[in-house]
Amino acid sequence: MTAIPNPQRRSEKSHQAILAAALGLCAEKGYARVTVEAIAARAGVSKKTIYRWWPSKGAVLLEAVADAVVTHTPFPDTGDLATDLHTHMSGIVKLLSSPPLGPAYSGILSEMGHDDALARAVDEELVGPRVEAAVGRLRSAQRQGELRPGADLGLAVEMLYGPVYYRHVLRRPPPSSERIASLIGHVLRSFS
Amino acid sequence: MTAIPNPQRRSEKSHQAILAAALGLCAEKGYARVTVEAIAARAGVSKKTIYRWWPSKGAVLLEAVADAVVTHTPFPDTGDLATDLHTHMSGIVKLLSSPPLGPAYSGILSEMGHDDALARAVDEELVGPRVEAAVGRLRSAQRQGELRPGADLGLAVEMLYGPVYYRHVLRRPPPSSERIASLIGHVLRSFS
Amino acid sequence: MTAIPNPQRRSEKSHQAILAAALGLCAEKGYARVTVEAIAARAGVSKKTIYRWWPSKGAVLLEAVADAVVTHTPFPDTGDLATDLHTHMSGIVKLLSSPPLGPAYSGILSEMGHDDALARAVDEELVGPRVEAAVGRLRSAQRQGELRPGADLGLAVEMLYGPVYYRHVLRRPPPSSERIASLIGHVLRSFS
Amino acid sequence: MTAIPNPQRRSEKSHQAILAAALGLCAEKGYARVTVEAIAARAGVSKKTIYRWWPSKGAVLLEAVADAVVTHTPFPDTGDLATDLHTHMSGIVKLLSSPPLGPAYSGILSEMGHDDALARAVDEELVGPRVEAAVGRLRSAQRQGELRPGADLGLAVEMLYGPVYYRHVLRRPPPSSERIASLIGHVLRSFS
DNA sequence: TTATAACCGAGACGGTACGTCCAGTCTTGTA
DNA sequence: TACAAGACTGGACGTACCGTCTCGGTTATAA
Repeated sequence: MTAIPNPQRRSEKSHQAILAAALGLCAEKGYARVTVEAIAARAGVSKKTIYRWWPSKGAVLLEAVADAVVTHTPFPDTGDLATDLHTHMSGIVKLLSSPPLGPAYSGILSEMGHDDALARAVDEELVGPRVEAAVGRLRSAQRQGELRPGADLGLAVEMLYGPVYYRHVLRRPPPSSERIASLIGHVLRSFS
Repeated sequence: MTAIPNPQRRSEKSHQAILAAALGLCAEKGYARVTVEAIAARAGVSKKTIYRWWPSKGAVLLEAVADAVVTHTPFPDTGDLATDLHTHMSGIVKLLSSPPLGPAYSGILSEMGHDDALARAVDEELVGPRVEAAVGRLRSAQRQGELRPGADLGLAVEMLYGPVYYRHVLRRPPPSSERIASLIGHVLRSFS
Repeated sequence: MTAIPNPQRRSEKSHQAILAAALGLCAEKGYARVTVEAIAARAGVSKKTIYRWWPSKGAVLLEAVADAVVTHTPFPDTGDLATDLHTHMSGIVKLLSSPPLGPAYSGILSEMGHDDALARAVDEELVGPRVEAAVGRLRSAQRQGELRPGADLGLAVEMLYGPVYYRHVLRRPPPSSERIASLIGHVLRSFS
Repeated sequence: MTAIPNPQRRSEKSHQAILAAALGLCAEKGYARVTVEAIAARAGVSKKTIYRWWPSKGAVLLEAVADAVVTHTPFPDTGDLATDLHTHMSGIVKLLSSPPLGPAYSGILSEMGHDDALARAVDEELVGPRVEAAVGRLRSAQRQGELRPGADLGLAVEMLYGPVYYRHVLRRPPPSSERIASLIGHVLRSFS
């Protein structure tokens, strides 16, 4: 039986120090060379304290990254769909390609491959909500006749995000603003 | 001074045993739990021999996977572009979702995130050629008027591959045959 | 910066298990074939734990042997110098020629040749005190007129121990009780 | 069946290069850090060639050292026993304490502890003859009445050599010329 | 206002794997 | 067939982290 710690008594100071240390190490040495040992040392914290609150180093970085991701990938609704999509996707691209959040997020994506719990967490806390927001934005455009009724909006979202992640996992240069615009143009055309 | 071993004197028996052991272990335990130590033990080979010929476990699996990838993702030219694309992309999807090659390839993609040499090797030996083949196929279609002149075929390829890799890295279920067909339909429509 | 571990938190169970395993292996396989790896395995201990508390396998065996050496080479003062010396030297000879302590001690002597720290430790913890005890015993005899005033007692001790170590390093049979007695006789005669 | 190589076809050039390389490495890095690998590399010789002609690195160094030892520890017979002994023993002390032969000889002595064949070889080729020469010299002195008839000359030799080896194995400073003289004085007194 | 339970730092522990080194054997091609 | 060159299996090295587990010491509710 794993005793569940009481979150109310959690030391907020340690909490923040751990997140900061994790992000800092990730920026300096790259995700793969971040270790729980090093995070603990830099944060002036016991390893036990890390393991008490997170299941893995990926989870630590996920929390460290999560808020930043949300604030960096806003999804406005200005009424102009193409512009809104461009704003959002540019945020994603920028996030994926700039330290310290970029490498951290990359590492998390990698770790999902052999950590189911992490994969689930990412899906629930990060990707899912973003996808739903995107689908929502497309649906509102659909209602206004900008997109064909009956169009598979989930597929549309994947066609938008897909090429970005594709370039990312294959370590190709991130798409330029123009390329993003062109991508959006093609997708919207094929769905309208 | 890194002494370069003489490839002519390489033991082909050990070579093959290592590749087989690596693939086998990957299928059984998953990429993350494959270790150089275990590969050496199963192949009846000394660790030194592995380190002599490959820089990392990822490189071993890359070689083990490379040929199979090529044979599993053929790119036919039957004259029917949509069908040819479907054949090719189904191959990719199947590869990514079936052992032993699937997990191995997944692991390699992950490892690219923190191993530049591996990333380069994958690009040169696996992805690059496949992308070029795809672009070539699209170009021939373009010449025959199936695709708009001046269309950015590189973007088209990314729009095809992108959603597949997207689902893969986010660990969503691989796209069904119908979804692949739908995706191809949208892309071709937007480029014609 | 070599972090110094806290001796208070040392696991006495592991400590003893390591010493026992080291002595056992030494008796079974001979000093040269004792490895840190094997000690760790037999003691059910991690290698790190050994390296945390000892700098080398020689140091482990030194500790394992040290107490035993002291108890096996007593230096009585019965009033009869020749007898006391015989008691003491017989102990040394017996120690050097009987497992498990004999081979262990031999190995340590060998290793001193290429391990300065070990050499120092042996001198301080084992040989030095024994030599001083011997010198002390001789001095008390000197005071009682058994040995010539002004005699170089250090040389006397070396003349006693020397032939024993000589036979040992050259792997000659250990001196018999009679030979020891004869040796003592000669030395005492030359110093009285 | 281990094919016995034909000594007539042996390459004298390689033979000498190996001995020279072995001694050189021993002087530079110390016995313990000499490896067959390094000897082969420096001598421009294949490891196989070394293993063909010698059973161990100790044997190589033994051969490299043997001649030198004989020439450095002459045993003259000038008629003055004490002087002759002093000449001989000073040679031994000097040999044990000066590179490159000193460390090499030390190493060989160490290795005897876990290499029976080497121990036998040292005894037969190096120590035995020297001891016999010493006994011979003492016997001639005995005949001339300098030593007591019936004295155990073997013991006498051990009492001379012993303290020297004692200091050596315990890594104490080598005895000074005066100390050697004093030692010889005591031994001769006790045997006359 | 204690006391008592928790979290906390520190870090030792059993382990697994790392990447390196060398031993000693085996193979290939040259002289 | 002796040799140089060097690839091979095997095994130990000493290190780095893993995740678990005490230890005292400090807090912060609940008696």
